[in-house]
Amino acid sequence: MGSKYISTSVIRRLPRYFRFLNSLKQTGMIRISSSELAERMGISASQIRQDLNCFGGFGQQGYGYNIEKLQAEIGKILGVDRGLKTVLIGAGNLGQTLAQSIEFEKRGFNIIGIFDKKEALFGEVLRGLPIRSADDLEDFCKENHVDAAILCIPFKEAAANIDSYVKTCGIRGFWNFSHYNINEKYPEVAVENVHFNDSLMTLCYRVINLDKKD
Amino acid sequence: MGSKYISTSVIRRLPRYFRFLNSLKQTGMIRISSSELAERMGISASQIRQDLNCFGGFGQQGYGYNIEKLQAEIGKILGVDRGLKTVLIGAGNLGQTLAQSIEFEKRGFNIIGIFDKKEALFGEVLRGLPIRSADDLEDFCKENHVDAAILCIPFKEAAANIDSYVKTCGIRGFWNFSHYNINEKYPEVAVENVHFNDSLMTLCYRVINLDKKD
DNA sequence: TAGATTGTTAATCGATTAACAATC
DNA sequence: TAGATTGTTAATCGATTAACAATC
Repeated sequence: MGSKYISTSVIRRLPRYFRFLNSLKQTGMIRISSSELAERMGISASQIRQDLNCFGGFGQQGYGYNIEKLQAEIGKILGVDRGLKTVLIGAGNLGQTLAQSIEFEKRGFNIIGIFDKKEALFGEVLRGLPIRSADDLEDFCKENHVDAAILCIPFKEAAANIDSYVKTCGIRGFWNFSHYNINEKYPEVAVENVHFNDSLMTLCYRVINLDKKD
Repeated sequence: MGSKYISTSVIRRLPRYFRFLNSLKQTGMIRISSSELAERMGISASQIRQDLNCFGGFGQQGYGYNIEKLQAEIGKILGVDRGLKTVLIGAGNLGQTLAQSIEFEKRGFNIIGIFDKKEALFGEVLRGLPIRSADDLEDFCKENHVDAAILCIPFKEAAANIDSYVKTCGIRGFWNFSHYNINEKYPEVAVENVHFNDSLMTLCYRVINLDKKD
């Protein structure tokens, strides 16, 4: 099953469909056509049908798509109920904020351990979990199968520990806030980089070039 | 000046060039060829030369590019020293974390005001600035020209106040963490959306489909 | 059945890569 | 001058859009 290669462009649109379908569902709507969904999302109906047909025929000719069913299908494709076993590495400002404000369970992740190297934090409870010493991470990963990590540590920390994370801990997915380029050394793991700085600079460019928009 | 339209793909790569050139500069290197930079960044030399030539000829045949000069040029294009006057709207968990951990001045932004609607926060100092009442935002924007806003508020708050931000306050750029789709109603302003959930779901998909990577 | 809308193939558009003449 | 590498044009590739036959 599921052997066809799907382009990054398509995959990146899936969460957006998921989000729109969710809000439509909440309004009580039952069905929607690709053209109406396209209208609402500001994209083309062709694109929607092409995207969905990468994964199968979820619609019905003459009718459209059942909103609830379609959302469920996309959720299944994305794996939102997989509960991937995940550790948070780095419980500083950002790590704490993410731990507290994101509904990981609804996005396919299950946080099972939180680690930091700062002694003062050990034992503090976040999201119902105690902050542990980063020194215990390898042991923890040997005892618990860990799928993914949220990396809220500085560049240098990431660079120094990536071998341990990938090779010793066996972690295969990284939500990476560290700016360290993990895929350069380990192209085989899944990495989702979040570059706040890049995002900000892009915004700056756009603001100062608003005149040439569209 | 600067009238040519530049595609989003190109713009999004500029901060990355900026970042790489910065680290090269710090190693003491003086010059680099497009092919060596390409090698290091994992992209093609053609792409680098194409991208740079959207903005002008920054290199020299037979020599390559001067690292410091090129970085300065890209910084100028991105506007990293523009110091856009910016307000932070929403000083909860996320807002506070961003305020404390991001070097806005180095990315073209200058935070001049912080606002929240939660009374308990008023007067608290963040980044050397007092948290003010969201009720005072409009007045503040009339007294101070404000270019951009960092929106760390919930969807509903954003939906309820966007008219004020754009029309009354005259804000033209948004670093948007609210999930509210600003461009749908105001296509004329610059928006950089940060969707943590989408990013997470993409990662989940990738982890569970690692077998079909590459 | 007639109308609507999908699934899918073909056409277009844009972005990336390759090639090479210009030139330092 | 010869060698290297850019700037830029042409070729390729992939993604988006358009079209339409299939079918509910």
